[in-house]
Amino acid sequence: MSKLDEKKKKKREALFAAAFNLFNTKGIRQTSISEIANEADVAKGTFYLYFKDKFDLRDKLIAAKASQILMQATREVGLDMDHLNMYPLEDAIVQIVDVILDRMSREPELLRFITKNLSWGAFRQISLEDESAEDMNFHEGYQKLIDASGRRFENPDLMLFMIVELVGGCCYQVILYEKPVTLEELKPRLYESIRDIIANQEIS
Amino acid sequence: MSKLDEKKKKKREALFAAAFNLFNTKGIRQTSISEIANEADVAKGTFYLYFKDKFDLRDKLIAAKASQILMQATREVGLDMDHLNMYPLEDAIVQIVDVILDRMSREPELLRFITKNLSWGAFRQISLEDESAEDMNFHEGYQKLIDASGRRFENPDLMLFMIVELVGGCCYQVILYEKPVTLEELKPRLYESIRDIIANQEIS
Amino acid sequence: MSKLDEKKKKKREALFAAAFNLFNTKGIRQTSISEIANEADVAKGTFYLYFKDKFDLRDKLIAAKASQILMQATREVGLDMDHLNMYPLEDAIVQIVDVILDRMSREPELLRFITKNLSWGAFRQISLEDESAEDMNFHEGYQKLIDASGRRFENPDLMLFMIVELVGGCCYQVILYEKPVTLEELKPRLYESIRDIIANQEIS
Amino acid sequence: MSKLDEKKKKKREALFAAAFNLFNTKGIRQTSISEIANEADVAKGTFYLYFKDKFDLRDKLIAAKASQILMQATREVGLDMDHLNMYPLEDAIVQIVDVILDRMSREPELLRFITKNLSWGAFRQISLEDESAEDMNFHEGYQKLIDASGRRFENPDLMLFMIVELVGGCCYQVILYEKPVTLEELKPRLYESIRDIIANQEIS
DNA sequence: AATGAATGAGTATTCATTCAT
DNA sequence: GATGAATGAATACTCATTCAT
Repeated sequence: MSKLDEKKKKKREALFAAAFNLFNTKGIRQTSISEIANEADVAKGTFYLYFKDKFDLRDKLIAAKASQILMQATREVGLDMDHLNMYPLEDAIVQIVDVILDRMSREPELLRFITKNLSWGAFRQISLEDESAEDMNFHEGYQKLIDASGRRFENPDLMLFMIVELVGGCCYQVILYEKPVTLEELKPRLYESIRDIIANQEIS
Repeated sequence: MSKLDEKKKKKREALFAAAFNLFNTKGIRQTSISEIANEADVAKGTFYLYFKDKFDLRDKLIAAKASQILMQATREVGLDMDHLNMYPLEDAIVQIVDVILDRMSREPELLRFITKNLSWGAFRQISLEDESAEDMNFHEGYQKLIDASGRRFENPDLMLFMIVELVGGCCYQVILYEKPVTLEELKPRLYESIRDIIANQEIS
Repeated sequence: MSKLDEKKKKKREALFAAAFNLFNTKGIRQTSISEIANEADVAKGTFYLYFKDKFDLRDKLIAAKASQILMQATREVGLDMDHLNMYPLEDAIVQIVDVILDRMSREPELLRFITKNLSWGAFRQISLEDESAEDMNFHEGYQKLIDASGRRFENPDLMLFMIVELVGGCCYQVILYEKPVTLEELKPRLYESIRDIIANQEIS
Repeated sequence: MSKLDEKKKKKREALFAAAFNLFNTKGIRQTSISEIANEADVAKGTFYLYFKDKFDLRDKLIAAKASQILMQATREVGLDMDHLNMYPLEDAIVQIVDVILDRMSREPELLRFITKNLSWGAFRQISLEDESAEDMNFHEGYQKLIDASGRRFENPDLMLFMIVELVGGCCYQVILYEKPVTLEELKPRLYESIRDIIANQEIS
């Protein structure tokens, strides 16, 4: 990478970091582009060299954060993309969820930021880096996982969707407010429900 | 009610109606207070006699709409608050959910408006009018329903919470975008999962 | 006085008191008629039954306060309007000033309120209640004092004017900020200068 | 100075000039920021690049005007900062006052604008440009003058303060309304009193 | 590529005043 | 006389975006 490209990347990341802090501290609406540029130590005009507007930045920031979380989770679980069938499907999913929930509970700003902004459509497009091949989006990774399990399901997309919505919905409230239960109390019930959702859709 | 109070109520409702339309058409952020007042045929200053600002109005509007939906659903299901044990608990809940989902699918703006804005805390406080007694909030109604079933659950709050988050999360995507499945495809799986959540928490 | 008149007077005084507090606390410009009415426990519309607007109230309030201060000062000094020549002129004036300065230093809000708002024209018109005769304005009282002294001055008006401006200008800074000296340090110099001003203008 | 800086200075001065005119014509309260910007031929937003609000502009404008007046007065009197002892102290002060009063009587808007707004604290800080050295504030210049006179005074600060308040208070009324006397009638009495104040405080 | 001065449309909010009750 | 709901003109201030340097 040339020196110039490095400098550009640095600016881009400075803008990301500044925006993330400000969005968490003051909310997106209350954060102005001036402030972001200021906090990132670049001129206001420079912002427009990297992003179309505040919402463009937000979308790219969410994608980057979500991708990073999922990648870290799969890595931490030791999910080997080349030997996916080593785990029962349920265990793989529950473990990934578990790692993510723990991370979220350590970084609630991350949770707050992502949850309110991540749509199902965007979620499917999140990219994962694959060692063997090109980058791969999350949805492709999920399909690989299903295929490797050798089992058949009525509608794997619906299955994933329900799991994501259940987890997403519950963890927001529970981690941020510990209402109506703590995360540790939620977990066993949540994982049971995930297993139920999977079981319900399997075609024996 | 005095004539003056009636006039005040009318203005308040005109503001509610105008705001609801505009919020759905243009989004909350793009809607100015001037527009709301205009559409409601009151002076701009009058807005401030009834609401602190746009967001105050929004919060009060959500509460009103949500309350109205729940009331209508329980009434339509024929849930008799004085003979609650006539139905098995699961059936009562699933039927209420079913009525609500159908209504939402007929009025997607209502769904769009409410879903993104209703927090668990606010949800619990939604008030229901009870014929026999005073007004009652939704949470009290739910507890009555549990009690009347004669069954015992580990944590009824958690149970309701998980159901609400699952239903809320899923129906938003499904009704508005029919992704990843249509509402009719979702329903059987969703209701099964609701029954699973209830079964999982019952103390036999 | 009829009961009705008493009630009216009470309202007027409540408005005065409320306004005085608010003007001192928040400044005249930042104080709205709503607030004054609120603080005085009368309806907004009622304000307009007593005063034309905020500045009408202010003017009447200043006149009332200034009159009260001068009256109290002359009374305290024991200046007998019917035997004015008992004191040398200089002593009478210096003593009145002294009493006023002490009062102002005890009630700096009063000082703050009056100083910035009292013009020379208004000052001359301030009314004093005279036991023997009708009410008398301050300026007439001053002329009586000069006459009673039996002495002659080039321009008694200019003399009073210079004294008032010197005292008014100095005491504001000194009492409120103790800059550049304390009130006690200022007094001897100030009184000397007053005596000089009088001496300078006497026609021997 | 770069071209950009020049342009900025021009805008700042255009805003000053526009504001001074409008403040004098309509009063500060009646002057809106829109009007100032309009009159200065800049966009409304530009105003906020130079001043926090209307009152920030006013303060900076007063300081600039006051400084300019004092500078011109000392220059006109021919007060040579390097040979200050050429004049008796009293004469120097009286002459400066005289020049200022004449200027004020030619530009009553200037007087009107400054008098009501200049505090003792601000007055002391007014800066004077000194040919020989760095800029110097007025207070330092005054101290130099006292030192050069070779005479000793109890409290030179108090002395200056009393003179300023006496002059300031009297000239406002007299110049603007010719009440209670004309400026020419006031002058001899005023200068006598200034000399008295100085004499009173000298330590022989 | 980077800067930051300039722009001006857009919006929230206040508040004196009126008038029907 | 007293009330306070309604009015809408008036204004301050923000901020995304542009563009000359």
